[in-house]
Amino acid sequence: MLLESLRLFAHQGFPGTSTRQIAAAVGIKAPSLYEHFPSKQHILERLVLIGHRDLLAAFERTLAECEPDPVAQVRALVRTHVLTHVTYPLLAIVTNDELHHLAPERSAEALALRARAERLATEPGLRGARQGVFSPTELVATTAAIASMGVRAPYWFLPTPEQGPADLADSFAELAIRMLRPDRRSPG
Amino acid sequence: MLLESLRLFAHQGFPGTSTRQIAAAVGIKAPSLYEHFPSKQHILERLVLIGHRDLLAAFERTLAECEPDPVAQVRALVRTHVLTHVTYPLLAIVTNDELHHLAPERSAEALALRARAERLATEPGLRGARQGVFSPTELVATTAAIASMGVRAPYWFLPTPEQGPADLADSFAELAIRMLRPDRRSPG
DNA sequence: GTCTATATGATGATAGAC
DNA sequence: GTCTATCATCATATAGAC
Repeated sequence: MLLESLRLFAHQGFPGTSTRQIAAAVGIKAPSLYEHFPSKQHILERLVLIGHRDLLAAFERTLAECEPDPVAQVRALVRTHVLTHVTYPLLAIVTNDELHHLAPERSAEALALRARAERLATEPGLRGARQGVFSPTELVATTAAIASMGVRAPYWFLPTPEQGPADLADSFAELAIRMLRPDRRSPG
Repeated sequence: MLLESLRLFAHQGFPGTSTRQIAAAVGIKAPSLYEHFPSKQHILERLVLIGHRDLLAAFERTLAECEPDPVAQVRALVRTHVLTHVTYPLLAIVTNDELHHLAPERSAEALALRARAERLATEPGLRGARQGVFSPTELVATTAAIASMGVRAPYWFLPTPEQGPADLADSFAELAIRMLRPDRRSPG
């Protein structure tokens, strides 16, 4: 039922999905949904919490297992970010795009998780810049660019035998380092 | 009325916006809308066409005014892509996110424009890779990453006196080149 | 836990007066 | 071009039987 809702929310959006559609996908009638969730919004809230908890937990595991070098950390974090997004693309889409359809009191926890994840994931870039191993053109914009790669990936990426999720994650991790590192050839 | 619809579609999505809300924002009653557009979908169709036409036209102008060097072309195209997205952020959001709420016959023209724009914008990267001035880790993924920067920009970027749209466009153009160029320090 | 029946209101769109 | 009145349908959610 969470899975069916996820699929529908991802394809049609939260307001574009009716409780009848969810029920039909599960194989029951709409009123029976309210035996499991008190409202349609609560279903979305649950999904959005799962998505944010997954990402935060993945970031925490990544940093715990990684050597403290900023370059290694950024590589590992970008890999984790991309892998999380393309491994559960529908969850990533719903988590990112439909969160704002929740009433403030039901999105607050997810937003807090997001803020924590963001701090965790951006810290190594900051530290690397302070240490001089990174010299991005503009750190905030570069951080946003790196995050954007992963956030958009679920919308276009289809794994193939030649390029699986791990391959994309490796490629994007390499791109992140290229973005952050000074390039001797281009001035400024 | 297009502007009011744009604002509402961007913030609430197409299914989450009612004709009554649009009418109220314009200062009329809902039935009067149908004097100007035959349906709610036709309003979205118009917006989505404007968005896609703007981007394609901007790409065409950019290439017409640019020297044929791949590096210069990619820089100019990324600048244009980013500028278009952050100059009309609501239009970019609606054009990208709400297009799929149109019936196929009303999204076809926009999709055709998108395909043309995509070909135009990716060609210099391909040519540069063939010529050896670029050596991305993986060209398709890198192209997607570069596009992602611009597509996501309307969601977070707020111009300030220190960093206006042109500054962000310059930063992202530089990042695109860094992504595409070979980096002597990192093997592979 | 599921159903049928239903409450209550919103939805996109139309008819027809002015 | 705008309105009021309205249609037919859909929405989320509840009541109560089984």
